[in-house]
Amino acid sequence: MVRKTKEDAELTRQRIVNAARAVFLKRGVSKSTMEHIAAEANVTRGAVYWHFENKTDIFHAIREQVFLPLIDSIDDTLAPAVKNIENPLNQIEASLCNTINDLSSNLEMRETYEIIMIKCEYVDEFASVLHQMLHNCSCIVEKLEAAYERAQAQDLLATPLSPRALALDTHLFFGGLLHMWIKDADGSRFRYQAIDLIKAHMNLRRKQN
Amino acid sequence: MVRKTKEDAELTRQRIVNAARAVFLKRGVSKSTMEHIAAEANVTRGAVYWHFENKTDIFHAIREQVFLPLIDSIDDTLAPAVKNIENPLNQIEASLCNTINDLSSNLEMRETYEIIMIKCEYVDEFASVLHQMLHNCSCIVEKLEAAYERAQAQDLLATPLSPRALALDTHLFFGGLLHMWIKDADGSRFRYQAIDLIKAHMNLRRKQN
DNA sequence: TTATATACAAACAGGAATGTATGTAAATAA
DNA sequence: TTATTTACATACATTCCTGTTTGTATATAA
Repeated sequence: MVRKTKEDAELTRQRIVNAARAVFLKRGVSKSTMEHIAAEANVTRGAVYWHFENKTDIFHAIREQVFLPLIDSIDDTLAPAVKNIENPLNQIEASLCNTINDLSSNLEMRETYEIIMIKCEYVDEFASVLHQMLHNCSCIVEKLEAAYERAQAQDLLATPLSPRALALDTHLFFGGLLHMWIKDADGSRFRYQAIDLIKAHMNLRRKQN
Repeated sequence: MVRKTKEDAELTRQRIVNAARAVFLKRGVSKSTMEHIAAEANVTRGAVYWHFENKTDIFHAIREQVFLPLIDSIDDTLAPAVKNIENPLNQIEASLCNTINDLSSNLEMRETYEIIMIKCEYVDEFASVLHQMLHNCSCIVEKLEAAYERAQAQDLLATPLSPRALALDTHLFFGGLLHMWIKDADGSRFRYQAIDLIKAHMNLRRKQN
């Protein structure tokens, strides 16, 4: 049994990626071996080395499958509304809630996040991943800041704080929330109140009238 | 050269702990070997195995050296003031700022945090560390909630949000801040504005009068 | 139709890393 | 003073993982 069609090969590749996700999640990235991954995917290491250069390569494949769509999604929901001038605070709230809902409904995404946050050591070649993530953070903060600026212009804010300060506060809050959400795997502490926490966070800066 | 006095032995133990911190920081916990640590400490693996059962054991030693004092420090600053009824919001702000200042001035602490947050995979025996950390979080949230309750009783709050919601928001904010502070090692994004971010966060809930 | 490249499996070679077992000189107890 | 620990260093045995190489049946291109 060898030489599958291109479609078969692509399927094998996906099996390997999925297997790697499961293995990384269970054993952590460092302690996962090519053999573990191959076994989980029901292939030999030969197949794995055919599709990927090494473990890091697989890690990036897993990461990109989830992260690139996510960034897009955030960009979309936070983008300045063109036609209808939607409440920017609602936009921010919706964007944060969307991410949480995505995590809730998408197992792959949840597992990938867990790997990235608590099953991976950011040294050597993985250090660049950290930098990339920090860069993404900067972009998101900018989007948030722009949204808060629009909110300020529309006199929706209950605080004299600068849009930048608000954006950073929201970003740090959400970063913390994501970490807790992931770490709290059994859901006893944070998982089921995440949406409420986001709403409370946003209400804190909504002007009442 | 063998059989040192008890003081010498304790000194060796400390050298090993310090060496391990440096090695963990550089290579990540998983890829650090007993040989790496021994070499960094200028001893042989024999010495390391004499003082510690295994790598996990060393990890716990590093962790406890920094974490136990920290928990105490937070407990102290957040405790309800006995004699002088200090402004609880100031207490919270001071507690958060203290932690950041500790991190700034204490290299060991900073490195230990970095190891715990981004140089360690929480699987197998390390999973329990996560649970312990979550438990500590719960305790801190309770302390924060109590402080916000006092603030509410003194009519210091600018928001109708519950003390619990405020406590969680602050906790998640600070968790996010710590992560960013550590990840942003070159200090370009968060490190040098952390104190300002904390003040902004607290100002958001201070009643103006 | 033939040649070649593809998609793997299987075998090979090598270095590490772990834990343990053993050795030993000096500190300490008796 | 002698016996016994102590605080290591050294040597050993074993397991594991990696990357590469080789083999091969079959798509696919020409």
